[in-house]
Amino acid sequence: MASRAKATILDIAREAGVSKSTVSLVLQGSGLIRPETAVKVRKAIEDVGYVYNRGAANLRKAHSNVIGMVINDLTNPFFTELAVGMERVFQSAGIVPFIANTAENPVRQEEVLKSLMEQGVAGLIVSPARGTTPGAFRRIETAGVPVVFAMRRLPESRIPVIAPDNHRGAFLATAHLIGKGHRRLAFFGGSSDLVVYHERLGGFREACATLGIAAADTLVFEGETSRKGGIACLDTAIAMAEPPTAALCFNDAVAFGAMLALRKHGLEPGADFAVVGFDDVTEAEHYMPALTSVAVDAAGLGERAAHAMLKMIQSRTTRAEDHIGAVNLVVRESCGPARPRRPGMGDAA
Amino acid sequence: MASRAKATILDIAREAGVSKSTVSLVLQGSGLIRPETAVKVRKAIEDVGYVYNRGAANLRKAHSNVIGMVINDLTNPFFTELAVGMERVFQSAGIVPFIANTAENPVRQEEVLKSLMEQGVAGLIVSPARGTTPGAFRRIETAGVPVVFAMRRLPESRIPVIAPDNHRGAFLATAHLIGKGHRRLAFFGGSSDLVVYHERLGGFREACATLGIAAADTLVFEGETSRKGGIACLDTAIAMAEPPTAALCFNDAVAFGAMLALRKHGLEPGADFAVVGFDDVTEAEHYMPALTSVAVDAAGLGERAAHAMLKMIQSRTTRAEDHIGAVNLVVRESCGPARPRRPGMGDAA
DNA sequence: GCCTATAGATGGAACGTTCCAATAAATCAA
DNA sequence: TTGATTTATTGGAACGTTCCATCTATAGGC
Repeated sequence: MASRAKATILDIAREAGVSKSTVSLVLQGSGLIRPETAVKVRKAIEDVGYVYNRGAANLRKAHSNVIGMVINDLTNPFFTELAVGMERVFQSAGIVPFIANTAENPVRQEEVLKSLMEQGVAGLIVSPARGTTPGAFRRIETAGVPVVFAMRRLPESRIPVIAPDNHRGAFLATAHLIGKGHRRLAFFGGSSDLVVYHERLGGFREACATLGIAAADTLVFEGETSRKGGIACLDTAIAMAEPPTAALCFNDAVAFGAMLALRKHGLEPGADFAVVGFDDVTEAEHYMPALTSVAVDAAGLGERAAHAMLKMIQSRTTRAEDHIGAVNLVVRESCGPARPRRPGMGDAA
Repeated sequence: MASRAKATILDIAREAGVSKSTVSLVLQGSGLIRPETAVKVRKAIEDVGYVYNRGAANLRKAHSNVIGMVINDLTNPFFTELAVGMERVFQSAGIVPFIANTAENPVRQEEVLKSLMEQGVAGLIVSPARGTTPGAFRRIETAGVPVVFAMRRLPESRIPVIAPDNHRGAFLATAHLIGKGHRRLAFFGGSSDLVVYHERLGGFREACATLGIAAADTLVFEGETSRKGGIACLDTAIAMAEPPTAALCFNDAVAFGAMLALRKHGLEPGADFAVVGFDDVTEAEHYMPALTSVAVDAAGLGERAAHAMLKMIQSRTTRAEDHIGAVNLVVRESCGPARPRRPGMGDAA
């Protein structure tokens, strides 16, 4: 049933009664061969159950058509949206990207990158794992393989970045909260080893400062970027002598966690405590109450990153311009009713 | 900055003053070379910025260490859990699996499989796209590459399958609904071109039949396996002259949709209409109301599939035993209070 | 001192492609 | 008819590895 030793281009040549060169030409769709010959060859290919050996070809050609997408957390719908966006453009370019997950683990990331490089990828789109060391991409850069960072950046790297405007998003969200009358605000979740964290926290702080919130009234709670982290942040916040009345969360998962915890404490998200998320995953819209969140268009950024990569490969350069994607605040129900509250402590029902 | 032509094993040899054979031996950690020589070689490797060319090596060796995981929908957390489970075991086996997404599109799947085969994968774990044609894997089978199906199976294929016990899961869920006093039941979502669909529907029907629900009182609504599909199913069901009072949903996404639609109609999930999901994604637990669902342990099945694949590769066979994973019903709030209702129409509050 | 083992290192062929240069056959211009 | 041009096809070298068979020392046994 299974033909033993796998067929090569020479087997096809023998079968079709032509030379290996002719078969090779047919394989790459050259117009140089007579149509009848091509038909004959294609039939032979079918008959012997041939499968093209791209490794052998790359040995000669030196440019592969595989692109690696390295994702830090496939479990987070935000990043799968990013991946899906990238895939969309690669697909229409006739390229099959390979996705590898690093599970937010720098060591794993190292392995993954090594493996991808050994496979001879033409390019790499990476959302780096938390705690990636500055030198992690040095070897890849010296190898001349184009890399673009998506969503996240590294502290002092020259690698092009496609990411949302985190600072502005956080500013917008915080301004919204303040506009609702809140005067004591928290920032929930995230950890300081991520550049994104500083960007978002920076926006939060700037909004507080420019809109007249005293530094003493802006509270920051680091924590896991997950539901669990959100729960923990809210629990410790609510236990304070003078608890905040609203929180900007590092991402939607944290926001969901915070809302869960609010209910646990007998408080109603929106009415008793305002929460806004970041990323606007699809779930945000369907949650109860629907989550107000900063939309970043992950899929769009993915497409953008893929296009940048394609262009880099084509023009055989390793440089490209950064792109900071527009964000916008999607107002739903998790910050209470539409009309602004009266100035004051603002936590009355 | 970037060293031009990429370094090969010969460059290392020259640098270290040894032969290419020696370098090769060092690379594969052979004990045949003198330690001091090995050190010298390893230094040269570092110095020239060498990256191993697996393609060239495979040309000679004929067994690669890449495994392809082909997923039908990366957007569905259920399948990413599966992927993460597989990854876990491959990682500890020192293998980096490449994930490819087919977006539930058989044509795309064809491309993806072709690409993976050309790359010379050692094995393939596939959750086939809806509408996959029976012959889609013939070529791969004749090439002798081991394949395992995860979660889904094809109608009449000899390829080993790792999947949950869909029939039993549906039976359990339906029995639960009937035990709650419901007498007119619906099955929401899914389409008949999926084997899973028939398995789950079969369990539903068997439970109805054996527990005394008339065929006229078991309603089936096909539909998309998404929130949108769930909304559509509920909308048409509720518009009937004699609507059902409970529904088993093809999966959790459909269940979320149905609950959303219930609220839209002013009905409260759980109290006014019972819904149970399938798959028990993490979101189910946190939903309002928390969703009663059939837990299938996607990650566990992924691990199982990965182990099966590893074993197949090791024993160079293309056959393995099917594995039907245990399921269990996780009862939460979406079917109303714990005590059984009075027999009767059962839709009174 | 000679023969045999052994440890360590090596040259060369092979793997399955691509692509250049060369060839053969057919067509055209004169 | 002849030479030039075009159209189809082809052999061979190269790509970067692995691995077998071979080679050279050095050590050991006598």
